[in-house]
Amino acid sequence: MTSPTNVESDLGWVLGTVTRSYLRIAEQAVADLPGGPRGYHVLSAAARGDAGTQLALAQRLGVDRTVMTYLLDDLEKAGLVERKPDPADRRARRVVLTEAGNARLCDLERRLRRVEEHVLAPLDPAERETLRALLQRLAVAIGEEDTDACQVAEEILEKY
Amino acid sequence: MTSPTNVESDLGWVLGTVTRSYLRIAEQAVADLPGGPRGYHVLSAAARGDAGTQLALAQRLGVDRTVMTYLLDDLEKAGLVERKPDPADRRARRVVLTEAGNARLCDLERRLRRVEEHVLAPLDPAERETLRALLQRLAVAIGEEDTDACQVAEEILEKY
DNA sequence: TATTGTTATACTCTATAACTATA
DNA sequence: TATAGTTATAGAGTATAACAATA
Repeated sequence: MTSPTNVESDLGWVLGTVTRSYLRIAEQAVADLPGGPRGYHVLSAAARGDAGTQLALAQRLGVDRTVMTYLLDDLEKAGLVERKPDPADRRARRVVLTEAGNARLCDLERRLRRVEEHVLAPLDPAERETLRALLQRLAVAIGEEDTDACQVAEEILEKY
Repeated sequence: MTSPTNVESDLGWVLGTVTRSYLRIAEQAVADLPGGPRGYHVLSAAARGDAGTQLALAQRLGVDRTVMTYLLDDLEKAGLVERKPDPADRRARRVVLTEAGNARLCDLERRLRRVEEHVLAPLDPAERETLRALLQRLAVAIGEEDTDACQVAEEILEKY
C-alpha cells in the first residue's frame, strides 16, 4: 500500500467541498432568477456600470456570446435589464438595469449574504475574517496574474 | 445608485475565483486521464479501499450510476482499474486499482500538489497553513452536516 | 475586411427508461 | 418485489457556423 495522501488535507477537496456547499444553497437563492447564478452576475456587473457591451460581459463571465444572447433575452423578458444602443458603436448594445432589476439585485445580495453566514458558521468571527482576508488576497492576486492556464500548467507539470 | 456590495468582499466571488483558478490548472494535470478530475477521484477512492461497489462510488462522487458505468469502462480500458465480482453479492462489482493505476495515482498526486503550491504561492507559509486549516475545518463541518440543501435553504432564505 | 449581435444547427454531457442478472 | 449494473434514448446546456448590420 503506497499510502496515498489523506483527502482532507487535499486543497482541491476542501476548496471543492466548501465551494459546492456554498453553491448548492446559493443556487436556490437565485433559483427563480432567469439564468440562475449567471443571471445574478449579469445584474451585478450591470449595476456597477462596468457591464459594457454584451460581448465584454460574456467574456467577463467566461461564456460564449451566443449564450449571452439567450441569457439577456430571458432577463429582459423578466423586466430586469434592458438593451440600450451604444451611442459610440451602433453594432453594440449596452446592458443596463431596470428599476425592478436593481431592487431584485439588492434582495439577492441580502439572501446571498445569509448563505455566506451559514457556510462560515462553524468558524468564530475572528476566524471568518481571517479566512475572508486570505481568500480575498488570493483571488486578487489571481486576478492580476497573466492567466494563460496552458503556459502555467506546462511550467508546473512534468509529463507522466 | 444603491451601492451594491463590492465584489471582492463577496465570499461567492472569492471562493469561485480561487476554486476556478485551481481547477483550471488541475484539469490540465488530469487532462490525459479518462474522466479527468472525476477519474482521479475514482482512483483515489479505490486506492483507499473505500470505493466499494459502483453504486456507492457513484453516490460518493455525486453522479448517476449510468455515468459511473461509462467512466469505469474508460478507466478499465486504460488499464487503471478492474471490476472484481463482489463475493458477498453477485450483482455488484468492486472497483480495485491495478498496479498501473496505483502508479498513475501517485504521479497525479505529485502533480496536484504542485498545482496547490502554485495557487497558494501569494501567501507566506504560515498563512497557507492557516488557510488550509480553516478550509479544512469548514469542509469537515460541512461533511458532518445533515445535508438537506432544500431544507437549509428554506430556513435561510425569505421569499422575494 | 473585421466585429457585434442574432439565429439555426450540431455536439457533449447527463439523466431517464427499459433490460438482464441476481437478491 | 427490489437492487446492481448495462444499454439505448432523450433531454439540457453549450459551442460552431452562417447571417445581418455596422465599423
